[in-house]
Amino acid sequence: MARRVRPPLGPLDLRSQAILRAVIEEYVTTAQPVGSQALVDRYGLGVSSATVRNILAELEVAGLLSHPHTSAGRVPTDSGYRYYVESIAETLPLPAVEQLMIRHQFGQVEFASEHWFRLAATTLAGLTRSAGIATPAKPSSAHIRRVDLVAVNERMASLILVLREGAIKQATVPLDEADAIDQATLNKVATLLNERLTELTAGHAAQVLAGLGENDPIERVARRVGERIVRIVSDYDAAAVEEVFSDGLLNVMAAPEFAQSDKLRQVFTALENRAYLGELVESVSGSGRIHVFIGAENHPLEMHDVSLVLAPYGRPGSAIGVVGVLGPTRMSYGQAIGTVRFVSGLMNELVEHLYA
Amino acid sequence: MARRVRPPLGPLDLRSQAILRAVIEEYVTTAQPVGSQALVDRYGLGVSSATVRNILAELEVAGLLSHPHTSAGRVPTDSGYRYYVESIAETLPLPAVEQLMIRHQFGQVEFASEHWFRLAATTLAGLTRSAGIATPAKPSSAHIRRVDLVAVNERMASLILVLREGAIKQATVPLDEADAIDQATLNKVATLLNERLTELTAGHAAQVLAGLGENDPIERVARRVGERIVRIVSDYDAAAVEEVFSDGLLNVMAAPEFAQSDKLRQVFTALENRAYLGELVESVSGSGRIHVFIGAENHPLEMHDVSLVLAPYGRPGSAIGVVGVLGPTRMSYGQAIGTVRFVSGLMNELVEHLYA
DNA sequence: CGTTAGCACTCTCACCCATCGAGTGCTAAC
DNA sequence: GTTAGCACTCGATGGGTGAGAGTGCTAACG
Repeated sequence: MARRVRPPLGPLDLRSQAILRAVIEEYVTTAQPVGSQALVDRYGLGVSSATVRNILAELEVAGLLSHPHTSAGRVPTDSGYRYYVESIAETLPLPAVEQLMIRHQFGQVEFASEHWFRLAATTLAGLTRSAGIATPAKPSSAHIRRVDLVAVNERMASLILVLREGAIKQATVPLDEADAIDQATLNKVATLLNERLTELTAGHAAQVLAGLGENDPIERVARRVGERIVRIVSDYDAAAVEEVFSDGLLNVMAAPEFAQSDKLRQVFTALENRAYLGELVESVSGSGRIHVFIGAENHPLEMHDVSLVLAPYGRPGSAIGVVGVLGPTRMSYGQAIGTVRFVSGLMNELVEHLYA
Repeated sequence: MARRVRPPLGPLDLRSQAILRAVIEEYVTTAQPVGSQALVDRYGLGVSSATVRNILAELEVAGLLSHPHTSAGRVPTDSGYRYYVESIAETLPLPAVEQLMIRHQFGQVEFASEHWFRLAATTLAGLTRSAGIATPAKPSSAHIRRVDLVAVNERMASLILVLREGAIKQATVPLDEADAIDQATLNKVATLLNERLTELTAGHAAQVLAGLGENDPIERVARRVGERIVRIVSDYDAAAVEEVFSDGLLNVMAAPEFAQSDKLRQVFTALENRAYLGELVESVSGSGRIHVFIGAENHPLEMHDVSLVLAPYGRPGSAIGVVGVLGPTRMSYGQAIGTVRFVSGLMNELVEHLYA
């Protein structure tokens, strides 16, 4: 079990590459260790099984393949998959028919980022038959777009806060008994807040609020509500990941390597760890590329048997989210990468369209 | 495998009850078939194992226990659990310390029903070490409380719709090019809609909209937006269950009867079936009582190995939701019922408080 | 008549062992 | 450098066996 990713020791010659590729693709479909005979039978390699055996042995000392036991076939190591992903695999673009179908699905659903990222996860899950993962596009610092207040009763108002980035937040704000609250008052407060706070970040909003008086009842209530708004927005800014939506974990459960459920349970629990997810999203959002994390390359021990294919989407600097796929290390990377690429591209378009 | 619940054939005498109880409680903790010797050892029954055997045999012909094979101990049948739940089990009220802790947790979270039902599911999962399930409190017919419009760009407005029952809906409404849309116009439209539609149901709102003219640009846009609002509200009314939130399915996964993951996967898939969930929620919301569905009493085949303990909460006639627990049939019904009772009671209080 | 001791019987589970076969690694020939 | 041949390894499979748990029956007991 090589924990550390070792750089491929010199480029492999073409034949070795072809054989590594064959082993991986065979193993991905059968989930069984691959023997030399099976390779010459099913892939036209033009050499005998003995030759293949020699090469398999070389690939093994290079750390790209391993051996469950002496008399079993070969299985790719994490490094083997890594080499495959970087130098061999062809990313399979999604068939045009499916592209169309998916665009159609996104068209059907509400025109709102809220729904999109969920749909993205579901779509990815369906297409790759693995688990789909998606986070909403979250800005590094959000801007207030709109404030609305609804009277719940005399001492409580329901606050609805819309952010420029599309998120909607709700909160109930308790108010002083002294202020007789009715909907008319709240309307005035909301108007005031909308005039003063629109397009501001939490920091700027706090400054503006400081300028409000304490005597005028409208301003007093506005101040109270405004403070709550600032708190909500800064909490939102502070959270590295607002929410992670995943779908199709059942698909992964069906894989033979997770037949005895315990491993998968650990994966589930690791996925509930906010800190880890935040770190992950962080590392992906930086560049615009697709990131692949294979087996032990994932830091948490529980994730050592699964791989992630993740891509950022959104507008750099204003709102970034992540979509991707989680599957067993034995996954079809070419297909996964192609699918994730398409979906993240689509999400880019949609977000762009929403902002333009 | 008795599919049909057979009514206990005449009341069991006290000793038989005690033994049935012992079998069930032992089986619930050990997950192993229970033998006559184990019963006399661990429960002070005051009789010999031979006598216990006789009674076990009687309970078996009554259909309350069964036999995996000749030389194994007894295991409760669904009917056995049913009898236990109805005539023997004592519902364990939640310890006062935990009650306090939970109330505290609900106090911490945002004062909004949106968060509560999720927290309820999480809490139930934690307390019972099974899966917690909760749906938001949903009205049979919703009332419009507040409409808000935000300009996205010149041809698109973002609509935020608050319902009296607490739900918030968002949608993006495309508008005619003819109407020059800016935030000022939208504010007027929103004011108009708020004046006319507040506290109306979908049906009434549609009538009011019909009265709007086509000439005034404000009214024209209002009509357009209003139609969308009506559609959203009636869709919301039509959906039997808006959303089902579940947490802690991992807990159930840990149970030995689900060691080989396949059964549980089926449960997962059954839970994704909206129609079934709707039916379930429907059947529970009627009465104010706690409902227990044991094993094969659940209609879908996939649910034959699990039990549900569900309770409605909310205000009858205005907004009803469901909270509960899903676990293996071999679950601690007394504890589950007590916990669900407490949480549903708490939810009742909270909703009441919100409306009062 | 209900209760109990005793006992034969049944069935699963764990273990052992032999067999089988897939697949390797090595060697020697091409 | 490639290949045929072959001994070897090791997991998987399946039958056989003994131990143990638990039952169900019978006969004796109070």
